[in-house]
This record gives sequence, structure tokens and C-alpha cells, in this order.
Amino acid sequence: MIIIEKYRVIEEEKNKIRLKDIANFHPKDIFECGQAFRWYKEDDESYTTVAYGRALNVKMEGSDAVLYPSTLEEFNDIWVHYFDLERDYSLIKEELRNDPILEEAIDFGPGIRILNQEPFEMTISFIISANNQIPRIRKSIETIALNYGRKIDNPLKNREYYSFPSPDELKDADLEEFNSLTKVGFRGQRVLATSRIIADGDLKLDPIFKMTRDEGKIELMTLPGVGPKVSDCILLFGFNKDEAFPVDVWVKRVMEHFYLKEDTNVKHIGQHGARIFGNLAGFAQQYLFYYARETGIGRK
DNA sequence: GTCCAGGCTTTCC
DNA sequence: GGAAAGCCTGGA
Repeated sequence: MIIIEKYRVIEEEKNKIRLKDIANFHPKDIFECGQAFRWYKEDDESYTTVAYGRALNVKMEGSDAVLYPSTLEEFNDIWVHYFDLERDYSLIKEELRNDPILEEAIDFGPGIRILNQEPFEMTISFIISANNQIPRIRKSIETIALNYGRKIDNPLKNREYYSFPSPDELKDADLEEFNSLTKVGFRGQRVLATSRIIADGDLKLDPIFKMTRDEGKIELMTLPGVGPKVSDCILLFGFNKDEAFPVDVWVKRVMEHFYLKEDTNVKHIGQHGARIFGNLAGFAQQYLFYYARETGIGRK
């Protein structure tokens, strides 16, 4: 047994990591708040995903979170960053709670964390999200993994797991076949065109990690299917840009309902969000989005 | 240059 | 039948 003081991590048996008394970590809030499309709820209330070429199950046991399968090395190399465990969400929530509306939103989803997901997968996933519905987005992404990704060998035997394809694995897909399999509709050609641009190196994703939010946004918006909202999602969920503030229909509604008190446009809302939330805008957006979508606030 | 309306595939409620 | 984590195009 190994215990790391910093996160209170215990490696139990082999391939099992226990996070003791983990704070600001509720699976339902994290996995159902709309930032990730590949988490599946199991019969025992645990959740399973595929990320970074690995399948992982997360199960709460009292106030502990248990990750399986993961060695201590995989935990340190991959999952600490993926779950954003180096960040203290108590501090973020404390600051955002100065805003009474955010206080309400945080109380609705107190266990939200912003995951650090893979940039290419985020790019394709949020291109597919345009004018779409979450259940359908999830199905399309799973079908893409099944048909174009690689099968993952792992100890979770309840079903088969497939990685999300790389740009190379996706770029030569036949458009008609892709569309008939994945049902992404008019987004299909955007997905494949973007995959080709990235696979061919005409746009490199890695350098965006070092860019500012504004620089990254300009770069990503050159891709077909990536506009103001989708680029902010990619930057927030795939490139760790905390100040990104994606304005979708729900954030528009909740901002108009609580803050602006009038019908306006998404550009105006984006500017207002940046002004009042600053470098915590991404976190504020996710608390607000989850709150609005689950409660229907602002819906006409 | 900015702003806005209409169109887009298909599914879900 | 309307809406859906919007984007693209063309015209004012």
C-alpha cells in the first residue's frame, strides 16, 4: 500500500486507486454537466469512460472515489491531470460565491470539476454538438469510436471499449459511409474536413496549449464547423483555458434571465461574462450551464 | 467592416 | 411539430 500525502491517495491491491475523503468531486455533477460525452452510468451508480486510450471506472464508496483499473503510475501520469486534481475547487467556489446567482448555481452542482480532455476529441465532439441534442451527440461519438477507433484491452469485461480515433484514423473515412453510420447529418463534412486539416499538419493543435485564449480562438475558428461557441468549448475542455466562456442557448438564457434582463445577442453575453467572471469565466459557465439546463431556467 | 435571417440533417421530447 | 452545447452563407 502506498499513500501520497498530497491527494490522500491509496493504491489498493493492484490496478485500484482510492482517493480518500475527496472534496469537490461528485461523479454525477462531473460527468453529466455536459462537458464530456463518453461517461456511462452503470447499474451500481458508478461511471465508466474511455480517455487517453484507456477505459476507467469511477465508483464512490462513502466519501472515497475509487478508480479502476489504474496503476499508481497511470494515476500520476494521466488521471491526476484529467480530473484536474491539482486545482483547489474550494478556492474557486469561494470566490464565485460572492455572486448570489453563482452561489445558487454552485449549490446545484457543487461537485463539478472541469476535466482536461483530449484536444482532437474535443474538437470533433463539439463540432458535432452544433444545433444538436446531448443524447444524440453521445450516440454519434460512440459510433465514431466503434467504427474508427481501436479496441482497448482492459479488465473491465462488462462491454467492449474503443478509443476515440486519431486524426489519421479519421481523415480517410468515406463521407457517405461516415454519415450513414454516425447520423451526424450536415456536420459530417465539417468533421472529416477538420480531421484532414489536422492530420495533414495544416493546423497543429499542440501549440495552442501555449497560446492565450484569444490566440487559440482565432486559430481554431479557421477549422470548418468551429465558430465562437465551439472554439470556446474546445479551449476550455481540451486546452485548459479557464477564461473561455462558451455561450450556448442555455447560457444565453440564464444570463439574460438573471443578469442582463433583456433579449440580446451571444457576442454581448460573452463580453459580459468575461467582464464579471474574469479568469474564472469557464468555471462560472459550467456551473450556470448545468443549473440552467437541469432546471429549465429561462426556457420560453 | 458588422449584423442578421435562413438553411442545414436527424433525433428527441 | 418544435427544438436541439451553432455554423455558414449571402445580403443589407
